[in-house]
Amino acid sequence: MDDGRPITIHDVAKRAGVAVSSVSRVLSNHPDVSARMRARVEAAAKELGYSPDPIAQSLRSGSSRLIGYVVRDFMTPFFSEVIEGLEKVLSAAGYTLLVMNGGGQPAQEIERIALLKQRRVDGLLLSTVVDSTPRLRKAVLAFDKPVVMIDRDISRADVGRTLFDHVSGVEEATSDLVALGHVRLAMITGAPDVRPTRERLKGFRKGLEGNARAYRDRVEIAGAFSASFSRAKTTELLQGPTRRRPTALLAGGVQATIGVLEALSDLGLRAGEDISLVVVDDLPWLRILRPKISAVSRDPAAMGRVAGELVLAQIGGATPSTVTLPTRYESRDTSQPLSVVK
Amino acid sequence: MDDGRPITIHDVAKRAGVAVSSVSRVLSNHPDVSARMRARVEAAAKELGYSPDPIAQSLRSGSSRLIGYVVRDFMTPFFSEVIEGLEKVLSAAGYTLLVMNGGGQPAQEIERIALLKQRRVDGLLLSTVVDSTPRLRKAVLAFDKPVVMIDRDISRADVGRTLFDHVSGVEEATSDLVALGHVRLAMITGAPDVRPTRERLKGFRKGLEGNARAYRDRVEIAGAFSASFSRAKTTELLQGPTRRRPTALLAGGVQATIGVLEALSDLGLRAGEDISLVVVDDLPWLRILRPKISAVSRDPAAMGRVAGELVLAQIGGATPSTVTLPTRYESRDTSQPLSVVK
DNA sequence: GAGATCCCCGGTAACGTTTCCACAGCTTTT
DNA sequence: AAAAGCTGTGGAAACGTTACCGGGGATCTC
Repeated sequence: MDDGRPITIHDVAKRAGVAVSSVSRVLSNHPDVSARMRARVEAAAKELGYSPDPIAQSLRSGSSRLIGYVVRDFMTPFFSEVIEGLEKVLSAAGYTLLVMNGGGQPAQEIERIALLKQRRVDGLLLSTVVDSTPRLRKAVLAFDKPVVMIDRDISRADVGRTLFDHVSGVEEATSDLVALGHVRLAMITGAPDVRPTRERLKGFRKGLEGNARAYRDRVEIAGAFSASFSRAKTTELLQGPTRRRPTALLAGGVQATIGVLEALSDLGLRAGEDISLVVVDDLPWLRILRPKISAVSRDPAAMGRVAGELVLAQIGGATPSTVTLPTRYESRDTSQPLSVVK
Repeated sequence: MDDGRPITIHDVAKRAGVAVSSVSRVLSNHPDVSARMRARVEAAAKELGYSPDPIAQSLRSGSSRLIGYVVRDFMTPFFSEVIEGLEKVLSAAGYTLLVMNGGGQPAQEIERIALLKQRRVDGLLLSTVVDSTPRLRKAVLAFDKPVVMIDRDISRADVGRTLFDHVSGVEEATSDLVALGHVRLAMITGAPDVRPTRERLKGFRKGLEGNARAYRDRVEIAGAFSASFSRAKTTELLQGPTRRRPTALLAGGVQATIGVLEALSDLGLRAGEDISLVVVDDLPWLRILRPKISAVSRDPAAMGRVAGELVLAQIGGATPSTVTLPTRYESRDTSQPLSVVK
């Protein structure tokens, strides 16, 4: 049907007996076109099975209908869900998502942003490993198309933002643990120079504020998005003298969660029996674990959809805005009173 | 540095005092160019910070340096790993990976393939939900650029293939279970019309062949890639009369694994104590479960890399080939003798 | 009913590259 | 010394589309 040479707008024009410019007008919904013309061209296009060449359109119009997304890591389920949501919204609007792997390295991220710029993407989405480097700021400011940060922030830049309200979820979880009697709490989370980590720590502190002793004795561990990091740190933390070691743990992010669970298993400790545990990020496979682990959950797919809508709006001329999505604490079997975990 | 109007090949030509065609020749490493010319042009290009416009290059040359990948599902970790490996190889070769979500629906997959064709991708990679529909065959045959199937097969088509040797891993696991005394075994796996499922079932049968009774009493459940499906089926299966219910389970794929584990938990059964279990696909978070679950593992990232190399080779003119990667059975705590699981 | 206004339409020049072709200058052959 | 070959270069035509511009015909105004 469309084999041999791909059919162009010229073929359609010839078939319909009109000029190429008229065909273009019809197909791009230009107002200056009569009903008769529209009908003829559309018929011809349909008969020939014409579909426009996006490359040529891009060259001429300067817009590629491509949206780039530089993501910290392909393997983290959170990002997979975001991508899922994004792709749905963007493809429905006729855009194509171009996902690039930052590889967890700021330098590579900058390079990928440059690549996307070169590809003439119409918009840029960012979930970088660190959101506060001058180089990133510079790259974002130099990007002359709409930019939307996903679960990331960047100061003094005219960009859209989709953020999670990490603070309230973590605060709620923390104060629940305090209410259960815990005074030695620790939070283990990922890389420090990125909004989710900063906000989770903020929520952690807010949740402890009511109890001076708990606030003073709190332990905060933020280092890297890796299971081995959090496993090592957790092991170290729990091997100290019993009377000083935390009775409640909060793990921020998937990697930290895996590391913490590994460490607990290494040490022969059971969450919900020997120690209280809340993980920040609900993961699909968490529900198979028994006891059921308390979690601060959020909806990454929704964030993807919102980010998609935001970038489309900005492409449409809207001024960049910030949308905040909630996080929710769900107490399950591992939020136990201090008396139980001893 | 490159702001205002982007600099084109014309600017470089003017700066170097040569013709645009000469600049093009230098930059695309055409042989017919003198050392003097090369030096001048390269100097001018560097001074101006020139970078070619991929859109214009695509339009003229017909090649986009884009590789498309239609994947069944964004959320499955297996595919995330494949994408990770792919992206590494392709981006190192100067190509950009365009991942599209098939959404688990053959119709959507076909549509996405059409989209990629329209985008003039230089190569197509496929991990569809079903690999044996006539429509897919037709779409693949009509695709006039290199095609590589990833863990999928399609008959009578001139495509590259990267396959896992599912049979031997599953066979090994199955015969181990038989050797441990099991005669009532069940395999729960995903959608039936796709190579991994077919091959896993084949391996299952081969592993049972030595034991006529085990072969006769085997249970095969293949339906859909969803946890809820396998959860329901597993529950149903295990609720039968004790003397007839399987004493060893094999779960094929992540979703099936999650479903099986949920079902076991629902029924209060513990893998490795009440029933033997082998999961086909080693998942990152499996290692936090105790007892440790036996698994048939494979290396998805390696498959991604191989697929990338294959498609690049085909773009380079090589004839399509098939590469098979091994799977490996790792007996852990849940491969227990029949006597133990009762 | 003549001039101004409006609506559509066709021709054509871009967008930035690659590639074909022609040709100038030089070397080799007879 | 003239013909033939080779090398490197410039000019120009594509690739498929959009957008500008000019104009022909119909409608409107007084």
